[in-house]
Amino acid sequence: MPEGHTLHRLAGEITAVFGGSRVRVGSPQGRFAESAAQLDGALLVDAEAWGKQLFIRFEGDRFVHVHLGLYGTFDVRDGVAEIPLPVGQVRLRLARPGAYADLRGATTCALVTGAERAAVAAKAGPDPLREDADPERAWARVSRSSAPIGTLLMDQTVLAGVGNVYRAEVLFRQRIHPLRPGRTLRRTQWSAIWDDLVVLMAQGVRTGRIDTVRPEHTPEAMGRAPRVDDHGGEVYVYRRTGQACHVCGSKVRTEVLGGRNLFWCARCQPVFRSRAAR
DNA sequence: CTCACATGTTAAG
DNA sequence: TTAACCTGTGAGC
Repeated sequence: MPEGHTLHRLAGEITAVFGGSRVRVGSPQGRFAESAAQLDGALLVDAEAWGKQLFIRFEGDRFVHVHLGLYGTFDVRDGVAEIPLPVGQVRLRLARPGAYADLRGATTCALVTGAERAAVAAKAGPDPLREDADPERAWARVSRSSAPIGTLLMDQTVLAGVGNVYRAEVLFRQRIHPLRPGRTLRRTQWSAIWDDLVVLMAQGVRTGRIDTVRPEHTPEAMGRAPRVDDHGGEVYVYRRTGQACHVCGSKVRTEVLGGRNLFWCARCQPVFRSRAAR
């Protein structure tokens, strides 16, 4: 679930449901109990995401910093007749009459100051989902690095919010091999990657899922049966190891890079592209 | 039922 | 480079 689009979507939901309200704050599981007690009954101002980091702002320069990690979930429910008893390990619960939100399994859930929030944001690279993002900052890193573009896209200090699904899919869509060193990319290729991420991730925020397949490659257009992948959307290569590429039919490849699975199509994403192919 | 694995990150070795 | 952490899901027995 949690790539950048998930966090931006959550920020919007939390702001819409709790922004401007005094909220009950609790930690049924106990690990956030002390901080929750300090915030209980405070005014929740709004919530904001930067990459995969989520900050919930309370009155008095206080923020709850949340990072979902690999397994975390934050379920926001509005329009409920009654607030139910917590189910399972709920680290943080926000509640007001008619609405509640439960955080489970997060890597980070901490009460921080505005200065601490700013420090976290300062470490992060530009986020394609933020208006204030500057893609040149990321290009400055990419264009000077010998690291593979597949590694650079996942480095949250280079660019914030991209995870394994968006990495695999944007590189497929731009026909770039994941192991190509960053500094071998042309500027136009970087611009295309960035622009594509802006579009794909904004769509992810709207729909709550990751869909990357272009209209001309949809199941209908290609005469395939419609399908939805594990993460809830339709994709080209992510977790499709050994299956036929939706575009050329060759088998999707996989390899572990930096402890994460890489997926690509060797024919659609050649390491070197001939002049004729361009 | 048990086991492997996952859209992530940090810290230890 | 590897383990550890936190949880849910799906595959296999």
